[in-house]
Amino acid sequence: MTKPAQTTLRLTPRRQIILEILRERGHLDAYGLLELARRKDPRISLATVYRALAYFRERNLIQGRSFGEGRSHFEVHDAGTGAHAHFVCTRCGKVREVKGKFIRDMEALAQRERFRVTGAHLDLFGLCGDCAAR
Amino acid sequence: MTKPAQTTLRLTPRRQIILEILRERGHLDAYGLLELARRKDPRISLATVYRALAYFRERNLIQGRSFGEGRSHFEVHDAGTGAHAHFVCTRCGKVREVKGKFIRDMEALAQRERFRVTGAHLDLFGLCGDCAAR
DNA sequence: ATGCATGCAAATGTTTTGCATTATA
DNA sequence: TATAATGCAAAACATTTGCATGCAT
Repeated sequence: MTKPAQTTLRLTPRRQIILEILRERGHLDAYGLLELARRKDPRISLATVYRALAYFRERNLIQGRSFGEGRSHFEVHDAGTGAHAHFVCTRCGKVREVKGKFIRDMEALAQRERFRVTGAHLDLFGLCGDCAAR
Repeated sequence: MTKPAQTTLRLTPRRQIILEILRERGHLDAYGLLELARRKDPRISLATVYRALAYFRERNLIQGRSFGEGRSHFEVHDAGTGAHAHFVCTRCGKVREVKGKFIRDMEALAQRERFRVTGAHLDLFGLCGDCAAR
């Protein structure tokens, strides 16, 4: 965390594949990513997936996170603020992305707290429509 | 995720120690927890820490999460809504807890989205006061 | 030629588990 | 006494890395 974020971006064919999948599908873990990537290029290895993820993360293109299930999932930052929101169903585990404008309000609060915000992430836990029905 | 959350709560001496530390300090990883727990009872093992964490998580007393650094950290849910907020410094990695009322606004949004919210978690990424100063 | 990118397999670090033992209802 | 909790060491995963090879500049 001492080095500044890298600026150059070398998009090799495999990195392109990985980034494209991430843009289309969002919040995937490394293995899911590998599986999808192999449909486009069967020779991609898990190591390449992880290295590409690290590469993108260093350059602030993506972000990794987990809700405590043991593995990380990854997703691209939003173009603008990097703001992001999730609905996480605590019953079936489904994760759905939601975008909202309300994040600005929190940025205001953050400023008051002497915290320069570069991105925000909101997780709402509860029951999705399907699970709430039961 | 198919079973309903457990309701009985057996608080053994070691579980008490672990929960107490979590209440006092919040967002600790398993090893940090082990270290602190051993000051109160040097014979506690790592397995017990992990088992206690799983036990509390099943009963919705705590929550595990990670920001992609490879290990999970754990924290107790808030008594009321389970709402929680973090400031995560992207430079030094420091995590600070913040509580806010604005979370209600998002709950309103969630209802519109057919999502019954039981808890919310907001992460704001950026630079903490110290790091922003440099 | 040189510097990355990559695959493979080995190494790491975290989290989980099997089994024997101990504590508790 | 029966059930659940615990320690220890082994196992299981997810993630990272070393090394040899290949690709691109």
